[in-house]
Amino acid sequence: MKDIPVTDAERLVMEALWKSAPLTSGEIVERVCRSEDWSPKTVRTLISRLVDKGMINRHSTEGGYSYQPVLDRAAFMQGKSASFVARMFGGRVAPLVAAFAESRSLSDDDLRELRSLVDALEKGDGSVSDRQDKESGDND
Amino acid sequence: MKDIPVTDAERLVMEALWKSAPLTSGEIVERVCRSEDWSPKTVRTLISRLVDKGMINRHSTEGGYSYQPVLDRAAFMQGKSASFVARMFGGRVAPLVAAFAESRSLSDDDLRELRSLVDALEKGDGSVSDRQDKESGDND
DNA sequence: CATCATAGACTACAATTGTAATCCAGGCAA
DNA sequence: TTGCCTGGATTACAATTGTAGTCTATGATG
Repeated sequence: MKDIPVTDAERLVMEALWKSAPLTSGEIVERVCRSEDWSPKTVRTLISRLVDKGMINRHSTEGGYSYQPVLDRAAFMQGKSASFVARMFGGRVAPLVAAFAESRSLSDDDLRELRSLVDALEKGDGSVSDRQDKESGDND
Repeated sequence: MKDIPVTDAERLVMEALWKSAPLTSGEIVERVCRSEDWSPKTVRTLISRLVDKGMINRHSTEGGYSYQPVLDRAAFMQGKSASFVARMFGGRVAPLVAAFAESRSLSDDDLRELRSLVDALEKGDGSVSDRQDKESGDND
């Protein structure tokens, strides 16, 4: 279980690629800069750091490189969450949910969603879906 | 939501103080170095950074300073969790739990615990008690 | 053709973090 | 007394991160 070495800023590049991939660097810049007030240079730096870290792949196409994420968003979130929960709560989610509840950050909607999640899990008790790819890492 | 500016290494000092406070720096060093292979110097550095950050208080006593945490452990965990969930999941816990479930990191025990948590929460009980997390020794 | 904007490679640079070491004052063992 | 150990203050230093900038080759444009 190695950690996912993607920082917060880099994650925004990943988000762009999760919405649509592959993209050229220009397209990534365009998309990311819609929401972040960054220089295109900054986005390019993030892209190349992600390539270095092996978190996105690059392939040559006519007129430049195209990039696409190595992990899908679900796997990424799983990895990040697992490592956070491991560090902070010894690997168990329930205490985190409890903490949320105590701080009244749990809306009725959340609660309903949690309930149906738990219901589903108790039934199927295996996987609610079909992923596997596990990895971890984070900060915070 | 204010960020809690405590790093992973610093958190281990907090853990010592959550177990018993106030403590002198010597006592903190002694406790922290039981589990971490750090130089006493390192622990002292962490202590003083925590003081600078306002995360622990220092008061003079005969024979030196004593330290104690500003936030209790529950508040700390809430803050850290809230900011993590905000960044990664737009503030909603359910997706995190779902991610956990999908990665099969959710044991039967966890599920049972979640179930009773949800039950309790649905009873309208604003505060659920469920304390027993763990202190992670090493960083992943 | 001359120029100019762009992509990609490399470089920059401060703040934060992990992990100490140095320097100094005071108390304690020899 | 003298010299060591401890605690606190200050300093160190590399890696990571956020946020760019420079240099260069190249294709688009006037």
